[in-house]
Amino acid sequence: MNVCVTTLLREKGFKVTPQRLAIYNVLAASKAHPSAEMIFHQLQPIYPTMSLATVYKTIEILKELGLIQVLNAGEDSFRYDADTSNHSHICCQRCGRVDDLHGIDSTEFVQQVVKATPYRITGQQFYFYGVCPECAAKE
Amino acid sequence: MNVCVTTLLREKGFKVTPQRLAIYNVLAASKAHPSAEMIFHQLQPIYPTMSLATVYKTIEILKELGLIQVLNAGEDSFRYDADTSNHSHICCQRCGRVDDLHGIDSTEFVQQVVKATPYRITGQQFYFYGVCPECAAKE
DNA sequence: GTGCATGCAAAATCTTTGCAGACAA
DNA sequence: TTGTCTGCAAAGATTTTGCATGCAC
Repeated sequence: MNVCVTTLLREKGFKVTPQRLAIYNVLAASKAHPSAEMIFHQLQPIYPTMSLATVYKTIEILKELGLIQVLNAGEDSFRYDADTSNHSHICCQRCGRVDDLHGIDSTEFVQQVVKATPYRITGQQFYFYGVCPECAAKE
Repeated sequence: MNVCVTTLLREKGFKVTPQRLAIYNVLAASKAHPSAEMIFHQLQPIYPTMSLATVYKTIEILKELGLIQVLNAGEDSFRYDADTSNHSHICCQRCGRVDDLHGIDSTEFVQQVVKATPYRITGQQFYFYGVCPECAAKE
């Protein structure tokens, strides 16, 4: 996995730095769709000199390389996902967590849109909102 | 339409002011899903003393009253839509416009998710991305 | 007249940019 | 060695808050 990132970075003329690998690794290892701030805090103990600016700059590069996708679930900040496969997300309106929704077939739905719109479609994002089981149990 | 807003505001203990009506009217009359800044600029000629803070405060109230929905299509700012019916949106990646997608049936898609997730689902937002006909023609 | 609303300015957030020293190749 | 990268600080952009004056009721 890191081999892939390393190769891709070099191919596109970017240097391979410990910070860049660390940031990608956090994203690849997490299912929580962390924001820049969350990545920064998670790396703080290991890279005490790490700066938020570096996180943002690296995210920009990872986006450009197609290694991550950007989520915008209605919060004030963006979240990032190293799983670039086509999948929906569901957000808990109580605790704010964002989970993946795998195994959903959206082809029929997307096909309807392709037929109905004059746009040339290049991508899509589906967000569901609700209450996660943990928060529901508390209520 | 304004009757409705007026009544709703009063019912919930909010005062009916020209600014609030004007802001709602901009949203109700527009299909462009304007941001706070866009609403502000559109009202500038008519209400030269209008402040951005008032736009934001009013949006907060309209949201609370269920008169508008908030869009988050991946830009730095939020957009607002006075059409609160269940519909998807499509965003042009060239010019940034956001259009409605009506007449799409998402029930089957949503049902799949309801069955697959342990969340109690309360809502959803579907964003499509692509190139609008105008921008496609220019390319 | 009372109390909420407006509008200004300042603050709070999130993100980007500029630049000097540091590091990958 | 060379050119890019890091990390700090400052700047930008969007949104929120505090407060004095003004307006709806």
